[in-house]
Amino acid sequence: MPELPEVETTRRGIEPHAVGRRIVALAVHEPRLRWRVRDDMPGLVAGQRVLHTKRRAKYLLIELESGTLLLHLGMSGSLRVLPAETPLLTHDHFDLVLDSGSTLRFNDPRRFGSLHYTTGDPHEHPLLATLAPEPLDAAFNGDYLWRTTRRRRVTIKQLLMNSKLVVGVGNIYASEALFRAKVRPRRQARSLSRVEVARLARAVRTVLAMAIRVGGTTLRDYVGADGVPGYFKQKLHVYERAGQPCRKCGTLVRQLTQGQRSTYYCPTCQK
DNA sequence: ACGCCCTCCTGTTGGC
DNA sequence: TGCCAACAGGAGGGCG
Repeated sequence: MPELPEVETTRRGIEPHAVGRRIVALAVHEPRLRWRVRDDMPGLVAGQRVLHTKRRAKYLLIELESGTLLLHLGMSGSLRVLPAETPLLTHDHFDLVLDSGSTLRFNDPRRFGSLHYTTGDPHEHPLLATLAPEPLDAAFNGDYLWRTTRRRRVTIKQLLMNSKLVVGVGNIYASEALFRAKVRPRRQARSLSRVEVARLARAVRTVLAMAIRVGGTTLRDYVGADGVPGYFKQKLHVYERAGQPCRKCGTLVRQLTQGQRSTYYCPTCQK
């Protein structure tokens, strides 16, 4: 499931193949993604050179000479570097064909992904403008999380997954960060102490950084741009480990549902 | 402003 | 063994 580390891994994977290359064509095979891919997009991006690749939250930004492509991988999307002549498979929705003979091919079985093109400052695009600070930037720290959690009655797990407050943390890393911070997922956000929010801010950063280092988490079918899975699954402490012994204390990991999503935690390690 | 819930989609899993 | 319901999940959007 692409969360921030998987998107960053994808970005690093495509960057050496894409930057400096010219886009020969954008071939859209299935425009019905989360939002319909605009019919005029191929004409707008064809012929442009790729200047940079960036990431904002879980959005992958491909900066061109006259604008920026905003790609979201949704829950099941992947963007791979392939030879342009590679036959299409089911759920291959578009190709960004480069003048190198390679293509950036987007595959997404569930079609929760999206592709936008914007001219001007991409950070002012409606999808990006209201996002919270990057968790790996200095602005995301204990002070920020302290201000953010005050007076909030929502549970801390659900707060971590609200992209207006914290970005990049999805279901996997929310459970893992809370384990690392020794905080139970059902606690009200406002109930956390100064020490706990500081620990949690640090845990979010550490978990994301560790996952990036090993290419993200592959639970089922996520692969990076080179088709290689991520290895963070082997380092998960609680996620999808219900009924198995906690790696720290041996207590059986518990599972519960919050906002129609599974949460995992250790009742001994987390208070 | 906040919090809750629904929605999009399809492959996989579990229960009968 | 086969069928079908439930589940998984990112995050925008609507509603109270």
